[in-house]
Amino acid sequence: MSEQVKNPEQFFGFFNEISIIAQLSGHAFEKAMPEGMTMPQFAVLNHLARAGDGTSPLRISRAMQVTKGAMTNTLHHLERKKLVQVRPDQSDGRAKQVFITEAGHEMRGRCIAAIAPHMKKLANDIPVSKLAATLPLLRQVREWLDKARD
Amino acid sequence: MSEQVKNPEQFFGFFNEISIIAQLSGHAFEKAMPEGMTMPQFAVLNHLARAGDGTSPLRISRAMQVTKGAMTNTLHHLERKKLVQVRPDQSDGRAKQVFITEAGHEMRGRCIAAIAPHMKKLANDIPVSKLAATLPLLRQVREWLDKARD
DNA sequence: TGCATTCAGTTTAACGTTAAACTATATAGT
DNA sequence: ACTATATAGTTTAACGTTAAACTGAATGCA
Repeated sequence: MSEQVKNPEQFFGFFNEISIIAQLSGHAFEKAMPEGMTMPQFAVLNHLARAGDGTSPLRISRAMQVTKGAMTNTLHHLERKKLVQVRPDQSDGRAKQVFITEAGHEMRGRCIAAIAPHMKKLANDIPVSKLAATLPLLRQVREWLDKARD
Repeated sequence: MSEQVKNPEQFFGFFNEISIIAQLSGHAFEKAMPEGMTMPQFAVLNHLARAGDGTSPLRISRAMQVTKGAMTNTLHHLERKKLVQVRPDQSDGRAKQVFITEAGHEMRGRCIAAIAPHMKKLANDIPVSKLAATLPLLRQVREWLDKARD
C-alpha cells in the first residue's frame, strides 16, 4: 500500500494553484500598499525590522530566496527612497551592511496598516487558523525545493 | 472567542511561503523540461489536452489567470514550435481558435515524463496525500483573491 | 442605416527576475 | 610573499509578466 503517483494532475494542480495564488496575492498587495512600494521592497523592510539590522545584501538575498542581482536592484530602490542605508562593512572590504532607517520603519508600519483591512476581509471568509495550519507543510515543501536546487 | 488577526506575520508568512514555492518550483520544472519549454507553455498545452481544443486565446488566458497580452506571447511561442495551431474563428471575425497539434500532444507527454522522476522523489519525502489535502483550501484562497480583484 | 459601445487580440513600455560575466577584495596553500 | 581560488556585489541580456493604448470586428440602440 505504498504511496504511488498515479495522478500527476494532483502535483501539477498543487503547484499550479500555488503559482496563481502567488501572482494574484502579489498584485493585490502591491495595489494596496503606499505609492510605489512593491512586495520585494516590503519583504526586505520587514526582514530588517524583524530579523535585525546590519546584515549583508547577500544574506538578505538568501533569506528572501532571490539572486544577488535581484537584491542589488531592490536595495537600490529602497536606498533611493531613504528607507534603508547601505554602508561599506569595515571588517570586510567586499561586503556592505544594510540598515533600516526611521523612515523605513515608518513605511513598514504604513504597509502593514494598509494591508490590515484586506487581511480582515480575508479572515472573515477563510479562518486564519486554516491558513496557519498549512504553514508547516508549505515550509516543508519550500525546504525540499531549496535543497533539491543543488 | 472570535477569530482575531493578532499576528499579521501569519498572513505574510503564508503568502511569502507561497510565493517562494512558486518561484522555486517554477524554475525547477523548467530546468527539468525538454529544451526551451516553459511552465506557461506547458500549462497551456496541458489545458488544451485536458479541457479540450478549439477555445479562444481569451478563454485560455482566463483559465490560466494571466492577461491577454501574456497569452498572445505564450501562444506565439507554441505556434512557432508547431505545438499548437491558431486559426481565425469562422463565426466571429475578432476571435481565434486554438488547437493542439499531434506534436503538441507528444511534447506534453514528454514534459510529464521528464517531471515524473522528480515527482517521485518529492513523493518519497512528502506524501502526495498531504499535498492533495491542502488543495481545497488553496483553491478557496485563489477563488477569493480572484473575486477580490474586482 | 448610422453611431456608440463592447469585445478579441496585438503591441509597447516598464518592472522584477534569473543566469552569467565582471570587478574588487579576502583567503589558503605553496 | 605569491599565486590561485573563493567571496561580495554590480552589471547586462533575456524572459515573462502587467497595464494601457491601439486595431479591427461585433453588437445595440436610435
